[in-house]
Amino acid sequence: MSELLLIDDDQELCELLGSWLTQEGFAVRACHDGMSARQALAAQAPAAVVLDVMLPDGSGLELLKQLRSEHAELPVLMLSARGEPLDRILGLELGADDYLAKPCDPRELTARLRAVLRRSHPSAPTTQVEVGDLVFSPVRGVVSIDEREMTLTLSESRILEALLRQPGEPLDKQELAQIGLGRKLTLYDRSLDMHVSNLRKKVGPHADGRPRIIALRSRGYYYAL
Amino acid sequence: MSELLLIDDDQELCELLGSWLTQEGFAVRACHDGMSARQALAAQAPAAVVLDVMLPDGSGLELLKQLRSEHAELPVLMLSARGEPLDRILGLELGADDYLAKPCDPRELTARLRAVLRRSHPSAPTTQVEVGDLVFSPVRGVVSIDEREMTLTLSESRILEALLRQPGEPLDKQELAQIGLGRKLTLYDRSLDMHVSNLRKKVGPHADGRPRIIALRSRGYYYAL
DNA sequence: AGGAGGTTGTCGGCCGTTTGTCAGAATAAA
DNA sequence: TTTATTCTGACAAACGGCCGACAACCTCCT
Repeated sequence: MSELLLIDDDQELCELLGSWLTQEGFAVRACHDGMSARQALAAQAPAAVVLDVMLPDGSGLELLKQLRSEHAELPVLMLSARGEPLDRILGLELGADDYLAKPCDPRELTARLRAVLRRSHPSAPTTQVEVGDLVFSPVRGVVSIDEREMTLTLSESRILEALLRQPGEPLDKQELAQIGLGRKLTLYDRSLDMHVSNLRKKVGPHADGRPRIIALRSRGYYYAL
Repeated sequence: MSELLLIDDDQELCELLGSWLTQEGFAVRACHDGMSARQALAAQAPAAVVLDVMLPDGSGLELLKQLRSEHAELPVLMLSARGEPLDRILGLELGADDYLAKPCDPRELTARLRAVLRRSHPSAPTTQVEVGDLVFSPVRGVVSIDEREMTLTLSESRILEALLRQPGEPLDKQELAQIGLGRKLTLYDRSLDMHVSNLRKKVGPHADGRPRIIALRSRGYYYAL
């Protein structure tokens, strides 16, 4: 249930990997250049980063170096177009945790990601998100409110986690769909709304009756405190 | 049921040895470079290390030296591409517990590993895992609940042990397969489910009727307290 | 104020995937 | 060869996600 940040200028590849990785249980965000990657990282640190060596606005290695200095613990898995051995060495020396040559087998990518995450999280205490009276355990997908406990599906978990991480701040539907469903919303796609609806049903409103998840028309959803 | 760390840049060999050693009753993790090996060691110390002299990011001898200073007791068995006598001497001087030339006979490897482990673990207390009313002795593969005792097969033991080590925390099916079967799951592979099914049958449910091993759809299995 | 057009909430059903389990085959151990 | 263990289909059942449909709603325009 970890959140990944995909940084690669190839948008198609991103979407492909994104939907694969989502199916594998990750929550995925994607950036296509160093600039937006920096912003995404500043906004919210993911559990791991998949980084392409080649980026439109400068080398991925540059980004890696900077990333290392700001997020020392953050695991990074690097990708390169052809298995340039030089890049590989540079990447690993600069602190990438693993390295993969493109085109890469998605299965191998997930395997290595899991390995990298396992290594970096040796005995992470059960991470759980607490917001108000609500406690959420992403690994098990269980929300507890007072004495009540309810189990969420994978998509629901990803969506709720994303919302809980920034209570009060609305999250764009597109982005939420990317994180929760691993794809962009198409016209007439009600899946995300469906999930939100089910979430509301499962989690219920606040003690005083206010809804917990609120839609901001054409701006997305947010979790209300 | 000891856990090994395999450090060798040859991934194929690792998988091969990994599955052999798993069948021999070891739990196996593998790293392909010094960097990740260091992290893996820091994350969780194995019972022994199998270390290749040649690593992509520096000599295995370097790693050995460092390893020795940090884990004095940890048995290390070294491998070298060709039986370079110099390496052998260096390796043993730096504190490797044994030395083997590649290509090596898996049977010889297991034999020496057991020897090395026996030496280092002169009187290891019978480790057993206790969770709730259940007591499990991995070495013998016996679970006891109240007065009842049942014997598990090797695969069952490894799977149950992995689950018991983190009660309540789900373990991904892929990881569980790696631990229990020594390989990855392929499409339509029901082996793991089979083992879990058999485990449930052997061990039975909790006293109050709740199942002990629970599947979280697309998130894996966990042992319920 | 009235209405058009787009957005959101939800129901119900369809469908593909995951899981549980049986029975028999294949494989390894004795 | 016997025996124990693991793996392979095969099938059913449960589950989660998606889509069509429709109502309710909000915004903005006239």
